[in-house]
Amino acid sequence: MPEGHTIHRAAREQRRLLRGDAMRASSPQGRFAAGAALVDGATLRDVEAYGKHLFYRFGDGHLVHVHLGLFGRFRLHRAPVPEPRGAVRLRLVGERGGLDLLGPAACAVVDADERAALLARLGPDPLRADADPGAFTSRVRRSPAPVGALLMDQAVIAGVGNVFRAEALYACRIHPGRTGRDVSAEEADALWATVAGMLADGVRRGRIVTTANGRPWSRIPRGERTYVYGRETCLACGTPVQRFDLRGRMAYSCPRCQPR
DNA sequence: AAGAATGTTATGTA
DNA sequence: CTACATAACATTCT
Repeated sequence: MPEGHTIHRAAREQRRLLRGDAMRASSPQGRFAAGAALVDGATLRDVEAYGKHLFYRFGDGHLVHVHLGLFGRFRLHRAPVPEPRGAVRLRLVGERGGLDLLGPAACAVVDADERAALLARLGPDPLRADADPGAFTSRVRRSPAPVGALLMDQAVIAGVGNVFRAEALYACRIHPGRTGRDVSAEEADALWATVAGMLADGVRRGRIVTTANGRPWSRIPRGERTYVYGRETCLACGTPVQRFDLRGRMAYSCPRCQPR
């Protein structure tokens, strides 16, 4: 579930919930790291998203860092909010409803310095107005690493995961194994714009569909929502999709649409 | 019911 | 020092 768009969408929904509804925190499992007691019952003031990271600011001054990792998800409830089911690490409840955070890789109270250190490690996030595309382009073009690895490197660009890596490179006709150095400035710019568009689309839809062309995603059969990601053959041309391990994650590409 | 899956980080090795 | 591989950790679904 978690790529950058998921995080921004969650932040947006949660901000919307916040409006006119005081959300109070609790940690049903009592596994809420060191600051549990301090945050329990605190009122949520704001939710910030950066790349795949979320920061919750509470009225009592506490800041909670959340990272969904591979398995983390949010469950939204309308009031009355049911008993917690599963490993609920953080629960936020208001008058109209609430939400549970399950299985996150990180859910901990942090201070301003820790937040700053976390953000300092991240590259520009295309979903943020303050993002600098030039930083991405120059970093890519200086690197001898495969562009497929660079796209997943959160220090190079924040928010891209395995699906967007595969689909953005496909859309730009760039083979994931090409080195950053080998990517032209035009290609790098196009890659940024493509990722930005795909992430924004993901926020709007709440899912990743790179083949929709404006059609409702629900009318697109499962397995036809990406061109190469998770597929045996390229959706566009039918050529068998190449799969290979890139820095421990499976990369996908069409040898015909994305020649070396 | 084993295994895969939209991640990150720490650590070991070349 | 850097790059890369590996393991560990989180949970749900098929």
